[in-house]
Amino acid sequence: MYQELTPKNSTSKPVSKAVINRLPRYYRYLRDLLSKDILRISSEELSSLMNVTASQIRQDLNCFGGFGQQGYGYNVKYLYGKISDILGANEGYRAVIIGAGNLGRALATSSTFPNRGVFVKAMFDIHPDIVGTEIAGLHVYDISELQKYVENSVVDIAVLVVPNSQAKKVADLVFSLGIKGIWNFTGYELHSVGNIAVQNVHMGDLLMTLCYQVRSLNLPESERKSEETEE
Amino acid sequence: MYQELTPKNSTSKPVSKAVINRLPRYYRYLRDLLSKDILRISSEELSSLMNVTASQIRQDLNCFGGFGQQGYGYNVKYLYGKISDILGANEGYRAVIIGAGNLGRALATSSTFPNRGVFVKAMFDIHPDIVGTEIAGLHVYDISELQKYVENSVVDIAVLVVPNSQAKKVADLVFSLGIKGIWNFTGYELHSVGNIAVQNVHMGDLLMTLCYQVRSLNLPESERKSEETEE
DNA sequence: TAGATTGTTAATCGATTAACAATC
DNA sequence: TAGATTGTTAATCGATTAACAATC
Repeated sequence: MYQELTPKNSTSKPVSKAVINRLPRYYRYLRDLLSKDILRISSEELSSLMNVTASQIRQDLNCFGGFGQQGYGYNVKYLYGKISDILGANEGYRAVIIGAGNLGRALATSSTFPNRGVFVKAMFDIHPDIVGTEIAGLHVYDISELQKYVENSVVDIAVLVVPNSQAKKVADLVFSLGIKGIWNFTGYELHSVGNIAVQNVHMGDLLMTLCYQVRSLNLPESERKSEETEE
Repeated sequence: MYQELTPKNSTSKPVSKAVINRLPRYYRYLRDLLSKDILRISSEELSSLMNVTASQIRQDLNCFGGFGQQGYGYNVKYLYGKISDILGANEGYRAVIIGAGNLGRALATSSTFPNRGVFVKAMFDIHPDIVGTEIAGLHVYDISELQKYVENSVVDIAVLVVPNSQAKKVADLVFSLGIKGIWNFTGYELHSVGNIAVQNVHMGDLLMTLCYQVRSLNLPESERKSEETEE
């Protein structure tokens, strides 16, 4: 009914960061289509849904192989599966959340992780009154138990939601334990050295780009320097 | 000691999104330098701190005017002030947080807003047991009071942290009240139409790009398609 | 077969880097 | 003045869009 995955050969060019950043958005839209029992979609239809060009969609997908069929379009379920595979949503990655403050709790409670196929297994903190409790069904361990925990369980991702003052110390610990993925919400910017994946999230940076846009709206037309505010 | 701001004339090209997204990072680094009492910095020095090219720094800054001085470099305090101005950090923008769930509370409590010069003035929710309480010193109003609140107080930014099921309804309300900036954390993607600034944050999208990177690390060298994982 | 739509190449556009003249 | 470093132009690189032949 539709062609088999024809993986690009391994000597092909690396995929750009720009493309990879767009993949989760395809993932979301495809899941939405799936939930509406839409079985097929053309790049043209998807492009109007997502506000991007059909050409970009086809280019993006073809970085990873031919997922569509001429004259038909894309099978939504098949494409969703392929993108899930590319993003590792079917790998069952396991995460721990380090820091049981407000943001740590919010993340632990949210559907962010299950929605993307990541399992949160435990939380860690230093406060004696929090350690030993449960948050969203997760046991909160003392940070001193992290090493033992990592030795006994697979931990693919550490989520850093500790105060800035603790960030460097905790990051060094996480590095030393060989955890390969770090989702860093602290203000202390981490650099990915060696065989490690780091994703720094500065919420304030995002807020400020919004402020810039708001300011641009308020400026008289003649003083505007920004492009369209569309995200 | 250093030259006055020479604003580019208003017919100059619009500033690209790429540049604007980098401005908050300059803001952070400059503030950090300031806190360390570093008075001047060259693009070369800053570039090695930030892991970008000196050329890019100079190009970025020159989109907004000549902030440096030949032979000297940049006055940190002056440059910080200029970037603050560009980003609207000195505008004293006022925000309300809509949704007093875990993420709403986390944002209300965090230093994200004060760190970037934004004032959170109030929270809104629908749950009777939360409405009327205080969170992080902020009164929680019933969402039905939003209109009256907006009519009596300046609200530049609405932070949307409500369940997905409520997102569209609340977004429509916020639009109708004329609030110009929306920081949207719901899964319901908003499009900026007309004179409105929207910033959609999909935490899960960020998580998935991290998963992609982790997966790339685990893949045998021959199957890798990604570029460097550096954020 | 005819129509539709992909996969892919080529053209365009934009962003980054390099280089250097201007100048503090 | 000599040295340093910006501001800015030109060159390079990469990403997006357009176009169309391949093909389902």
